[in-house]
Amino acid sequence: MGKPTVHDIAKTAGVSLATVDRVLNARPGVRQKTIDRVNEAIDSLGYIRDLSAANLARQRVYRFAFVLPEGPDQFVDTLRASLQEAAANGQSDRLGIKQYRIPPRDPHAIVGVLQRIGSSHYEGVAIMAPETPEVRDAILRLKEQGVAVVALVSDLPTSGRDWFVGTNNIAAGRTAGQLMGQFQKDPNGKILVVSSSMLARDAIERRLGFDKVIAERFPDLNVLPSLEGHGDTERIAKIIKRAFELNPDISGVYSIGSGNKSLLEAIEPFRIANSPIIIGHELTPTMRKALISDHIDAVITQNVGHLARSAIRVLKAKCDNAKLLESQERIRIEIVLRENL
Amino acid sequence: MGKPTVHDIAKTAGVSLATVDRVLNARPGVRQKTIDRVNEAIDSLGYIRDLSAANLARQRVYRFAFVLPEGPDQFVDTLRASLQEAAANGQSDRLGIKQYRIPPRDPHAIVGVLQRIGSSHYEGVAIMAPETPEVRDAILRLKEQGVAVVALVSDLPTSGRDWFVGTNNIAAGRTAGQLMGQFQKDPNGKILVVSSSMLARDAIERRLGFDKVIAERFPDLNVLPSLEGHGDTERIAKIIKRAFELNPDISGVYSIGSGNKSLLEAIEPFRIANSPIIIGHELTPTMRKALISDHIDAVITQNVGHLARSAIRVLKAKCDNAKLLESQERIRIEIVLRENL
DNA sequence: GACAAAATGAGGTACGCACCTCATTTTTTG
DNA sequence: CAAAAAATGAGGTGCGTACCTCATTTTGTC
Repeated sequence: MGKPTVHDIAKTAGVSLATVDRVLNARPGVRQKTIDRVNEAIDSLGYIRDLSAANLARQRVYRFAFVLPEGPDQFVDTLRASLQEAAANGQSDRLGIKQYRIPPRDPHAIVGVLQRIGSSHYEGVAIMAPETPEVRDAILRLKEQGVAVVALVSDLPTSGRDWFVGTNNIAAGRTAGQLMGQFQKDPNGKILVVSSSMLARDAIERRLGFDKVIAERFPDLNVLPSLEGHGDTERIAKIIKRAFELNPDISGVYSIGSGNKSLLEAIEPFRIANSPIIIGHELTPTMRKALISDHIDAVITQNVGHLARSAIRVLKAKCDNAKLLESQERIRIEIVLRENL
Repeated sequence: MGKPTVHDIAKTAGVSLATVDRVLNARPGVRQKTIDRVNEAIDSLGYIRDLSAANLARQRVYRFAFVLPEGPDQFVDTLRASLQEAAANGQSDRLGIKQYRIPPRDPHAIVGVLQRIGSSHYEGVAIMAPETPEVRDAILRLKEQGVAVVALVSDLPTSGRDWFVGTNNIAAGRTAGQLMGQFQKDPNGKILVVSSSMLARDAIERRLGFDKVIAERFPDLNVLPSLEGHGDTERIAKIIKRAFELNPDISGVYSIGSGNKSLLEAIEPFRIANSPIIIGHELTPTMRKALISDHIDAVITQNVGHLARSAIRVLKAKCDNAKLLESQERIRIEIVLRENL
């Protein structure tokens, strides 16, 4: 015999199809005793609801909202593109995905968007935003409405989100530190750290991990106090220039956040003399080019395609309240060199 | 209006449902002219067959056979486990997966298994086996029967397989070489290469890539002729001992294939004096432990979970002859350090 | 024990598609 | 032009589930 169906449940539980249906879909008007009987039949038979048939019957569409920061950012752009791709490929998967843009530094505006989403009957929301009390509360309200919520890229641990899709930034920073340490020829080298992340939390955590590994395993390296670029090309150029002039013996540069293009350009004049080891984050088109042309030694990154698909899978699983294959959803901290691009 | 259905096609093409069905399922008895009319309607409407409904209607089960080498091998074991997991999670995905074991060095036996599979009405087969003329021919015969075939881990390019799920081993070797080079403190270090892969092709390609990168980018390093362990613990211990005695200044060890456990044990006595950089392949439990305990510096690997799921997705796509999202199916060459485990 | 309220059963329709049969129309062929 | 062959239409059934209605039975209450 094939897979058990609702009919089999009805038969072995000694009830009618209607009652089985009431139990399966948590409809009211069934005595607890009957509910138990049906449930017993269900797991004695090993019944598994045929999701595709169920979704067909109810003409289901998974309505998900993706909330990502606006503004020029290659990482977010590629993430958006991956989402687009996944969504397009998924018109066959009953997916209805809409992207929203938020100004990353304006909690009030973010809350506004989340409220609009809350009143638009979405089943799931994925959010990439810095953690502020306002945002946290807005997410709590979404959750109260029964919306599945995942944090994307940057975690929102206190918001009660159902899941976090992204990497552990401390570990990412540690990985960068380990590579930086092992790539150094001079055990007493000076390392320049340049920060300018949009999501403050990420930068802080990476820095933390980086410093910790250096202290633990490469105690002779000299990590300079970090410079803040704030995404301003000219400013970056200036501070880099000053840093190299003050420390002609810089042997490593760690770029914690975005703004890599400006940074790489600013370093260029000093590369030949110092040939410092350069390590950064996120495999954007800029970084890809820099790897190929040997302008950078390693990029620590997360697979944006995986991020997008994982977020969708997780939201779906939460909606169906199905178990998810956690090993598939763990986003790896990838190390990319010129050779394994 | 919602998504177009077969009814819409029938209406706009001015034919009956039966004819639409005949065209959609390539049944005989339709004039070319009518076929064209229906197809025009299909793409003018942007119709996409609802696969889950179709599969429901035909009670479809995707029957796939996975052919993997037998014998003690942690990599294959974890791959088998991942498959198991994917298959279990996929009883809801209409998957019927069966695993076969083959003696890796016996082409005749492999062909036997493939023939049995050929007469068992599988829709798809994934094969991890060394490329020999016999195997190639057996695969060609499978293809002739209309079975979808993917090569797993080790490519079978001349066999006419539909797809290769795995990494480029030359690039993997290059990655190992690049890391080895950059991790070296002494630009004139001596590098020991130990080989013992079950699938000869992989080892050769990795070696090729490794040597090429060293020659191109670290020309002062001295790569010693490779040692062959053949998976024999005692033999490995002996040759490692001799190598270190002959070359007390070995500063790097590259393990190309399997048999890592024996190798690591054999190196142990020389680690403290030489502290060579050690790099190997495949993140097996042994390698994981070795990373954590600092007995090895880096592992080049491929995500076995991804391998298993990708193979399944690709086979499915081939059966449905659907387009596949290539970016999702490209298996990355992963670099694993202690910090990004 | 009568009555209201709650629980259950019986059966239908729909989702989008596959697959089948048989009648009818159109085309081909000699 | 008639007969044979090919093409098409009409209509039904089933896949496994959701959701609905209305009748019937069971339960609890005073």
